[in-house]
Amino acid sequence: MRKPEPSVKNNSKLRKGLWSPEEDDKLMNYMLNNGQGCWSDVARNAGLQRCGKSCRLRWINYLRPDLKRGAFSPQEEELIIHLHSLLGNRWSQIAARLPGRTDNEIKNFWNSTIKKRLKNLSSTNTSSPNASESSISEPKDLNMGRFISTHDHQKGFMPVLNSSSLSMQATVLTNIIDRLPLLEHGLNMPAAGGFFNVTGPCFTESGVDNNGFYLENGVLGSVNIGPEGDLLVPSATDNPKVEIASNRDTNNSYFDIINKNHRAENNRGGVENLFQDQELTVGEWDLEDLMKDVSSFPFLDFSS
DNA sequence: AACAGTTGCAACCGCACGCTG
DNA sequence: TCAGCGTGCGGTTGCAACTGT
Repeated sequence: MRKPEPSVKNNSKLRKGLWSPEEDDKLMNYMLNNGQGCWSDVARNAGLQRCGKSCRLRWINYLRPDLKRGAFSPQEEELIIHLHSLLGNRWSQIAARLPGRTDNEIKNFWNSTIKKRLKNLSSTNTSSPNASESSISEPKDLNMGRFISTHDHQKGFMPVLNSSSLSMQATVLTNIIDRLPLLEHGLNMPAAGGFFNVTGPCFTESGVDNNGFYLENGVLGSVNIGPEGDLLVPSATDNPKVEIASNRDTNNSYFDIINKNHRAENNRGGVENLFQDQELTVGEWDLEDLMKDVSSFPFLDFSS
């Protein structure tokens, strides 16, 4: 690896480049004794000639005691691939579901290893009639697990809900994401603890009136399935669970958006005009592939 | 052994967002 | 309302280590 660089930024005494063992010791000792505070204070008080940002990065990506070092296990790898198919390049969201792994680590792993593998795989698959059987897929290239998303991806995402499989797709997403541990926020487990049963091509509830539903901005909501398999999405204000679980802004509740648009869809028929005023990018969700894919996870048990 | 090409990953950069005064 | 600051995120860069010729 690179040797620590003694470089000093022009007009500044702040060091850049690799961290020396001494700097690591200083930061580690300070963090263990004082805990996390204002990062610029950390840099100053720990006697480091680094900017706070650099200290934060070093701590989060390297020094944190709970970090898992070493290669990714096949299970982690598979989980990353599937989370990426659901979340895209939201590395922090993916990292939040992988204990001891950082977003930077996962991002590097993806860009260096998985991306390459996917590329090789897709090039070999083009000549194979069973290309879709691969457990590895990338939404961008292979058309799987795509979502409606806002252009500003910080604002969130929703699964694409077409008119015929609106509730099914939302249900599948709920099942998938709810069963992945969300380490950062701890909001992933549905309060009611219930999941849908899978009975053939449709989904029914298992005696539970709602299920946790994740949004990318950390909001936990719920979905109900109506008597005809239609999706009934309460607004955040109607649903105390949303309010309890939310630790971020819910002003632009997607449940409200879905409700509104679902109603609009019923009135107009078709989904072409949905989300129009949200500047959304519309994709499709290959449900069959997704179901086939997620079934390979032992912890994604759809039968309960 | 020497060199060139490739890989893996630590760290930087720029941007966006939230908070505060 | 706005500017300043701190923080977090995703994209990118740079280089040591590795591999192939």
